[in-house]
Amino acid sequence: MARAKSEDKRDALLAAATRVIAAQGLSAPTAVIAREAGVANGTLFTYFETKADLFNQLYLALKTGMAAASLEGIAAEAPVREQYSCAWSNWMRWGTLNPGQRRALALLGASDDITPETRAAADRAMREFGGMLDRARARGPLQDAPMDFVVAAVDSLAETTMDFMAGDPARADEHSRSGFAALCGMLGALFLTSNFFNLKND
Amino acid sequence: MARAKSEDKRDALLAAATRVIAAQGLSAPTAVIAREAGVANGTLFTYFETKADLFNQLYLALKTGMAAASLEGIAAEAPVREQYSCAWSNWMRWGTLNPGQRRALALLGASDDITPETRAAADRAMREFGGMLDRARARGPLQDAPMDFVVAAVDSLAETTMDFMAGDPARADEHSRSGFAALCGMLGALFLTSNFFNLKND
Amino acid sequence: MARAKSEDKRDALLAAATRVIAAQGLSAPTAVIAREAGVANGTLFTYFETKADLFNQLYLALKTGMAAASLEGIAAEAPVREQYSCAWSNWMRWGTLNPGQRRALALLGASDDITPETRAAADRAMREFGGMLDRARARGPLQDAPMDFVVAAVDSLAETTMDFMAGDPARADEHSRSGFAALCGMLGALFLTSNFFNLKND
Amino acid sequence: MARAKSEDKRDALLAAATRVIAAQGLSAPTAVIAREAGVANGTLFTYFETKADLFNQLYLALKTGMAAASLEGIAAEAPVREQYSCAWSNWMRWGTLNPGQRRALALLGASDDITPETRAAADRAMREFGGMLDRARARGPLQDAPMDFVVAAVDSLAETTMDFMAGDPARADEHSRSGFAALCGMLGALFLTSNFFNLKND
DNA sequence: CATGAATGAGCGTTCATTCAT
DNA sequence: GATGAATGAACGCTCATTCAT
Repeated sequence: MARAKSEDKRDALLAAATRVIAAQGLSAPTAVIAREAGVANGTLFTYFETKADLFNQLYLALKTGMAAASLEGIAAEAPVREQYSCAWSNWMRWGTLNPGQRRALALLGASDDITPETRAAADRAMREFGGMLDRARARGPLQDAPMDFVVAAVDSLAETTMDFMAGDPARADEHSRSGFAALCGMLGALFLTSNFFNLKND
Repeated sequence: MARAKSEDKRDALLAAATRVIAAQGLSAPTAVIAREAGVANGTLFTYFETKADLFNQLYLALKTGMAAASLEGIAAEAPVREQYSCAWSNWMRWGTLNPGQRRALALLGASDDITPETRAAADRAMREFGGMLDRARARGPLQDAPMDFVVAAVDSLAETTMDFMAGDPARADEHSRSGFAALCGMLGALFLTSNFFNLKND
Repeated sequence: MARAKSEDKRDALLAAATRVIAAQGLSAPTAVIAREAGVANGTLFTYFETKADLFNQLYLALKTGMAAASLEGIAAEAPVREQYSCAWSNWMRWGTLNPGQRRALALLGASDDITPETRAAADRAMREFGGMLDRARARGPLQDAPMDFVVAAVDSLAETTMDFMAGDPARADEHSRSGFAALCGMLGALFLTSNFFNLKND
Repeated sequence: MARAKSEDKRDALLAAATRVIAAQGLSAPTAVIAREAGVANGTLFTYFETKADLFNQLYLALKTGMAAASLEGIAAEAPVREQYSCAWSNWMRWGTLNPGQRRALALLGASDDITPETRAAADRAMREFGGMLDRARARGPLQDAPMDFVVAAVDSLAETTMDFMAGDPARADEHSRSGFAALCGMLGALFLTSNFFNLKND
């Protein structure tokens, strides 16, 4: 299992699973996922011990990918305000461009099959946000909350925002701005809000 | 008429479904739900046409119950600040006392079986919050966002908060306060925060 | 059972069963038959002990009705040739006017649920044809065959003919004549054939 | 390829289905058929998509087999009279030796599950009789009837005859001769009758 | 390792029949 | 007698997983 012959096939299976789960839900047969990946029925099980194993690895991969996409191109030396608006718009763009990944991630996140260990690992991927958030919330409402809580709250707000963007594409930008405003309010970084809008208005 | 369809049995089935779904997930067999409700296998289907129908009715009932619990005992003539803290603590108490309902609701919410109509009806139950929220956000970050968005954002924040309360019961109160603080920041009703804490500290 | 309260209801159930079986086959639920008859679910079982019992009684009723319809208006003192053509056209008319009864009868006849006793009773209803046939076959190919055999052969020929008439209504008359011709040939009553055709051609 | 789909297994399933249907009727569980064929429950569905599909393929196979058995060993250059008596006795022998196939075929033929396409294909197998019949009926009662009609009439007469042979084995030969006599009369090939009897009487 | 046929436990739903009202 | 809710056995079909090739 650990190192199966072809990394390509593993990736193809994960990608296929994402597509199929987005389309059919978690009850999608493994046989369909395998066919979509262009491999045989049984081959799936040389790359993933069980369907639940596939789900766990996929969940981790998707969440990691989401986090990476959000942090992409953020310069550590840039002003905080810029880091924030950049990360948020990265995140929202990821959600817009990858609706299937979003849907699969949401379904997987609600599944019994995802183990606490996997969830913890996924949270670790999100924790990179932590440092960034830490600076901003310093004097805000969440100044005393555990970092995990802050990350989770931000994550859920982002999800909600992306849901509205996906459901109402014509006003996607507007929803994105609302979400960002809520984020800033939540973190107490109200100054960021105005900057963000100023940026947009220039 | 012979035996009339019994409201009791319907309720027993919904309650049983909640328990079983919380314990086993959405793939819980209908036979188990029926047994847990103390009725025969087939009886479930005289009250609910299909498993999906049961799910939809349960989702609506749970969400409605959650909303009702949160709004219980809120005096319309009380000061806004009091209304808010009361609603939030109602909500958190509901989540603490009904972890099974929370879990079932979360699973159902992610299910394909819940129709858009059911979701819309459930949202309507939540919209009563709308009026309350409307006043508070007047000059805050979400002043321009659609009410649905505000409700959804608040809902997801509450969920996140309850997750932390459930996962770390020793610090449940602390998490509840963090969540409320985030809420107030999000709505821009920062003054509420201090009041809330003052209330608690008195 | 034997003498249930209302003969009307029994008839309604038999008629409903005929319609429903013709439309849905023998696997039609008893509940549907009852609804179609305008009575409740359980009422059916005060008139018929089991579904199989209903089937048996219906089979007998339909076959008896078919035989009666075929013999209707046949004058014992009329010439044999006339008796024959009259019976055959009665029979074919019955099939044309009662496609549902025909279909139900065919389905029932192939069913395991019809007991040998019922089949025997139904054959008895057909045996009235016997006397009529006896005279005609006197010197024909079937002169030595048992009367039951003759009746069964004629019956199956009639069924086949009605199948073709039903499947190809535009040529129904033509098929009816072909069937009658085959009948006459089978019985050796060839003279009847010509008479029959002459009758038509006049 | 892994194990290739085995023709043996398909045949075993068809044979098992024939036996089980003959014994229990069309409502025989697929699980019983599979067990009888010596394969697992689910294996049946790798060879036949649905139970109805199994039924259709079985119907076609049985009818084709019946037609083939009837035409076996018939020399095209033999005198027509011989062809006829040979085919008829082949047919009757098939019915005698394969009562299960006969019963299954009768049940299947009355089933809703058999599609018009399947029936048409089965009729095609019977149509080989057509050519043979065509010559004999030339100047008989059915000279103007469509060939399909003739085939159906002959088929139903054969069925009736076999029913009597099966129900009264002691007089099977006698019934067979009666049936053949009726056939000849129906086709108008009366000369064949006497020949047939002469043949037998020699 | 790849393949896909084989396996058989499992589930949603149906429906004949019963029986409380 | 009439009603229709209650019952629970039964069945077709699916699908994760195994394993012969």
